[in-house]
Amino acid sequence: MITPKTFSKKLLQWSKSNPRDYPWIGEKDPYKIWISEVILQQTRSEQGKNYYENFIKKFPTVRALADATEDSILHCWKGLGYYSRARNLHHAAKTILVKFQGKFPKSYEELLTLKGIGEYSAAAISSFAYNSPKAVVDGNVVRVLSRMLGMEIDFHTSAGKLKFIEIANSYLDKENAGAYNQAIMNFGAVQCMPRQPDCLNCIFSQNCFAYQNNCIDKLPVRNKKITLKRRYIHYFYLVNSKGEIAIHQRVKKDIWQKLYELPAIETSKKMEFKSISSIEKATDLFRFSRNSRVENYGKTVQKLSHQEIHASYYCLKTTHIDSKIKPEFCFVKPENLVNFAFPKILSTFLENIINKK
DNA sequence: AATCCGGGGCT
DNA sequence: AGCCCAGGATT
Repeated sequence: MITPKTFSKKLLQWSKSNPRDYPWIGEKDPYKIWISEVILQQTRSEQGKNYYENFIKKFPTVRALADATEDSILHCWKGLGYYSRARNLHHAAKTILVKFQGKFPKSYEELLTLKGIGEYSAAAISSFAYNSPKAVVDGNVVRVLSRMLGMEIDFHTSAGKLKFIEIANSYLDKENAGAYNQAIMNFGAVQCMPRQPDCLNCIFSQNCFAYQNNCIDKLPVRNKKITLKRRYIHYFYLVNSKGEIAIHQRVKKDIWQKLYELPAIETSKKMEFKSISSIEKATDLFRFSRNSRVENYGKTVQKLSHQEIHASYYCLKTTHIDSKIKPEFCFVKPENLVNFAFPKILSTFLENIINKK
């Protein structure tokens, strides 16, 4: 594991040879640093650049900002998103005038009391402006440390946040807090990017846990709950007068692409088809004679990474469907079904059906 | 601890 | 279509 001292030395060295050109680089006015930090919250530098320059031009000081109307501040923020940031800036500017007598707060703790300034921004402003030994922890830092040290901790939890702040501070170069904080974030943005980081040209590749263990794309870990999509697929076991089964190849860009399936109707909500007419209402793929009957053959659920497939099986007893089913379907003899690739959700069902016969 | 806030860039 | 971004406030 790389020592904090070595890490900082190499990082600051890297920073010198990889300068970034943005209007807030090297800025020492805490007011301007503050504005830049808030603009850059969840916002890419390239996107925030012009907003920063316009904002500083229009509101060059804390007093100018405090005296402005909320409308004029929001107008300056138009199109940037997260508009509470603009309203909080206004609120905090007035706080600075009243509670801090117009003097910009210097300490991490004082900065935290301002609306719109959280742990990250307080650390950033106090270290950039005053070289206070507080480590910033943003998405870049989480990513760099996760990969370098192999930290399998989810930052988006209370405990994970504490752990990352602790580790980040243990690696912080306290003599050069501002430069170090700048450097590690730049490094994350330019070299150790979320996707396809430039490991081949990375000065830390020999020290990097993720690179050495080939798990760059696994770190940082995020246990973010994926929004589960529920799908309801109704499969119809259709037999024609020759005793053949209707099947169909899935061609859409979707799960089970190029696999075969029974004639199906997908619904987004849970339901059950109880009559021929309800089926014909839901699809134009097949039509049935009036004496047909539908019979429920049970159901099953399959969980995929992002989806939950609820399958219902129906058997259609009918006499004349041959000419009333669309040509993308074909009919195969039951004994030939094994020659086609069905998803598991269907192959299990088909095996049961055939074995019962 | 989970949810919301927003627009843009990327694969 | 999802994931991510120099996060923080609210519930």
